[in-house]
Amino acid sequence: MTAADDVVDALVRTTFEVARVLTRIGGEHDLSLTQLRVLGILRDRRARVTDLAAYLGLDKSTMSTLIVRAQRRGLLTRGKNPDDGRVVEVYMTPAGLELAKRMEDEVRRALAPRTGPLDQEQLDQLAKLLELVLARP
Amino acid sequence: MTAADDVVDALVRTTFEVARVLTRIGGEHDLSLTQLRVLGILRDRRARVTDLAAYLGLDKSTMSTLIVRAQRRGLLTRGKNPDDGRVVEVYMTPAGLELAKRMEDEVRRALAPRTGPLDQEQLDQLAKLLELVLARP
DNA sequence: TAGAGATAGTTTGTATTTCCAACCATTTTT
DNA sequence: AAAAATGGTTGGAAATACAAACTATCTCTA
Repeated sequence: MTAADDVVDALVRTTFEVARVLTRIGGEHDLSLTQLRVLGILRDRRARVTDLAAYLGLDKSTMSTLIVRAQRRGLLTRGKNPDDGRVVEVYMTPAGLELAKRMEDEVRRALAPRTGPLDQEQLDQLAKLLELVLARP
Repeated sequence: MTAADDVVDALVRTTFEVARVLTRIGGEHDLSLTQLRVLGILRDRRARVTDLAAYLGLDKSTMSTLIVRAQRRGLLTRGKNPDDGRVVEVYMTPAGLELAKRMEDEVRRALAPRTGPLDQEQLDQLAKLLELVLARP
């Protein structure tokens, strides 16, 4: 078991822990993990259906129906791109933004007990190391 | 934005990155992320249906059908607990163990480019910090 | 520049995942 | 011994996902 293996192991376990928290909080607002992610992505930008699908690794048809449902709930809106009539842009409604913000707070609160035991230096270190891991390989 | 917020942010993004890898590798073996998790859990122990459900945050009925499907594929087996006739214990078949092992290797390989840029000391640090985060709060 | 091909999304059909409620079988409690 | 609790399974409904077929728009090329 190399150090890299240990890290992979810890990353996978962390993933499931965090996913559990996100799934629970999403569920409390009747949102799947995927919908939660879409709201997270659209918080600070608008995006095309296909780009969202590619980014999330989903089929565009899946993305399409997912958006329709979120739209019915009033969380996001679709609009045609004036420069290219084929393109549909998706962006949040005020209600969607509000919900995204509220859930973000809940996630922070839910994970606070996890980060709590770390001191300032450890937090900085961990953030830096995770950024390294996240950097496109 | 506090340091803890930065860490939560990085944790969430890491979660989605790792989940993407796990979903892809699972999918290549026709397994959902949840099924992958079940195999991961049962690798080194047997478990009851309800315990698995509780651990994964799923309804026991969900767990039940999931197990039936995995059983049909020959990945795991169910057996009655002789001490308590209600209890069903679930454990891996040799084929299930083999598949779990193969996927674990694949996950390590898939994440290697992520851990690659880190030197030995950074790997040790990251593993240690993630363990702190994972420690039951 | 007209027609072929490519691109962006939606729709339709199917399988899977998940929940909830109802149910059966087996303990455990009273 | 009857009632309550526990452990699982089954059935019904909604959500999620993919693939294939389709529509509309744009781009390229002959």
